[in-house]
Amino acid sequence: MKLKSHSPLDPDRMAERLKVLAEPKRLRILNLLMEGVQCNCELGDALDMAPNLISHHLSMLRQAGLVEVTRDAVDARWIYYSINRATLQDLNAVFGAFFDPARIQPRRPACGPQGALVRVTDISMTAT
Amino acid sequence: MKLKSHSPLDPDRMAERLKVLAEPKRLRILNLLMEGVQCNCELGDALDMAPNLISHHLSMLRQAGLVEVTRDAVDARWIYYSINRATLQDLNAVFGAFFDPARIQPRRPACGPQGALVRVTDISMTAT
DNA sequence: GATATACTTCAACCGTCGTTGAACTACTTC
DNA sequence: GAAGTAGTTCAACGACGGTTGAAGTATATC
Repeated sequence: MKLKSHSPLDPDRMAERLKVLAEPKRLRILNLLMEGVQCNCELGDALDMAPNLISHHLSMLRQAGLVEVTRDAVDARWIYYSINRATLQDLNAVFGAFFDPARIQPRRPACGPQGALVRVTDISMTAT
Repeated sequence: MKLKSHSPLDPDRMAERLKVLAEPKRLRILNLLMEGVQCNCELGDALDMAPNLISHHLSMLRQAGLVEVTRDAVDARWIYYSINRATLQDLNAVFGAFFDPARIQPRRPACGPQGALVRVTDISMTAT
């Protein structure tokens, strides 16, 4: 039994992680945070998005552990966001392991005539 | 202007790529294909999914360039699927570049009092 | 040609999720 | 304490996409 169900390489967990990232505006926010931008208002200006929408996406990134929250000690109304480097490293490692080309095994069919193969360019059956 | 809109690291393109992967059953299919399984029927048996559903997910993976199609030369009813190693390598490289922890820049706020920071554990304002 | 097989395409259903505007909370300043 | 600011939460809308069953296509066998 290849410990699979609770491994970080489990497809369900992997998909869960990827769903958070598979969103253009969240990626833009991550991009800006990596560049050092940090408050909600500046993110909103840079991305032309409403503050509540920024807030929503940030909360998802926070739930995923990708983003951390910090308050300003001088004026606590300001909240700063930053990338969680450890989570990012972990994500990178897990992704690299899952989609590692070295994992690709040679063809091992268990059904069909298993004869020679013919490359198909168009699946929609061009042959008339 | 940092060539951004058409770079492989463009958030929109990145999200597009990730959307295809952010799906548990597609990841399971990819997993099996990497292990060498190749025909629709065996995928269906292994994943307990209807053939048309397998077909649908495979077509998305194919559109993303991740999966290639091959017909059996002996009995052309059988269609075999395999991972496109080049696309997988490219994906891995692009992902690694986008989510590279080394990209994280130091804090560079353009608004707020920019005072000292206080770590916040719970955003829901625990202070009463 | 008729039947069977392997797979795809189509149409429809339905839950999920990004988006929006309004209300709410936390904090500071006057 | 009243007003203002930074940000969050709530409720509702609407579109995208995974799922399903039925119909369709390509190929092989009888």
